[in-house]
Amino acid sequence: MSVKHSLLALLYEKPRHGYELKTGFEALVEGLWPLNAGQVYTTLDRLERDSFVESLSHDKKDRKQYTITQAGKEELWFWLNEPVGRSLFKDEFYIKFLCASHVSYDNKKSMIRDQKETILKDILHLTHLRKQMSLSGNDTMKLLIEGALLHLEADMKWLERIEEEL
Amino acid sequence: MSVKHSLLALLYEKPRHGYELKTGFEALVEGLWPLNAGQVYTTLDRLERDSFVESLSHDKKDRKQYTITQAGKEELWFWLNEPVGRSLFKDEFYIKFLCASHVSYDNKKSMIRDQKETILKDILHLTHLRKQMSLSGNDTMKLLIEGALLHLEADMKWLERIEEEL
DNA sequence: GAGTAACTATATACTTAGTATATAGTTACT
DNA sequence: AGTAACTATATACTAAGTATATAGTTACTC
Repeated sequence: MSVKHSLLALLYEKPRHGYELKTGFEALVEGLWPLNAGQVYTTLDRLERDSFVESLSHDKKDRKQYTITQAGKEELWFWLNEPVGRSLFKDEFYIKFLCASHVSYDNKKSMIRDQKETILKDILHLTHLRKQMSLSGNDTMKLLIEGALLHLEADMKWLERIEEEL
Repeated sequence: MSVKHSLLALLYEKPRHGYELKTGFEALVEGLWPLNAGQVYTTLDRLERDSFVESLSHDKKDRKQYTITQAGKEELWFWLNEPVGRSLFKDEFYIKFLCASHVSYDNKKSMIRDQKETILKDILHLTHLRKQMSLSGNDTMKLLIEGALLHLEADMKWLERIEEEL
């Protein structure tokens, strides 16, 4: 979904070949989003088809060098400026909970308990990661992690509330 | 993503034909997730291929009646019990913010402002919707909306924090 | 009652995103 | 010399979702 635009962002910095984009992407997200190499090449094909990138030259090792075009830059800027919309059902737990209510599922208590457990694990993981980012000086990632932690805390609060009301 | 399992949940209640599933789904989500009719039929094809549903009979109006199988019920239960994982980058704004930092994008202030604006609109919309659900007695949906509101409030808090740090 | 808009109903073509896998060259190490 | 890991690209495939075609029915309106 955002892989396409992330590749444009990486190419905005400098021209790169496919594999370099894969490693660059993974470095950008600190390895938290492993990217299938195949997806890079198919995405590049589409970006080239849409004239957002072009590959005019090959480097010494005969690897295609991709360059962002003016249209590609504009597409990137447009994407960056477009606020993201969050539908109620972007979070799968909500639709799951809705379905559980619909089929009068009697395991809702354990659903909530397990969900709380995974969230707690996520909180621990992210708290540890935040410390790492703090030490390595990756302030942007530290900010993102703090945002995600606020999300998880909101989730916990909500799950505790609905647990009571059950 | 969860359409497949939502259809199983609807069929768990009673057998239905394709269009009935479309309207049933939209009723379940209170029209907040408009479903492309075509997706219902292709999803049903896959569910049938995987033996999660079967269509043995047609009704008087010659519409295929789909029924959930035992395997389909088990798949539904499994899905309901599976906690959902939330990767850091499920939220597109985070990766967008990361890309903006990477390209030294100088419009981060306006990105944040616009994002706050959309969130504020979403909060207003959901607050109104919550009242509606409260009046119509849809308590489950009211709970979901309250969860989403907690999310949006966490988003606002975070955006205000990073706005200061910029 | 003719026309037409909206709704019911199903199907298919197409696109995107993502997964799995095949292939081959290079580096590093034992 | 062998082999494991890494670099590098490509292709086949699947799932999810969008767009669109088609046709019958209902409802309303002039």
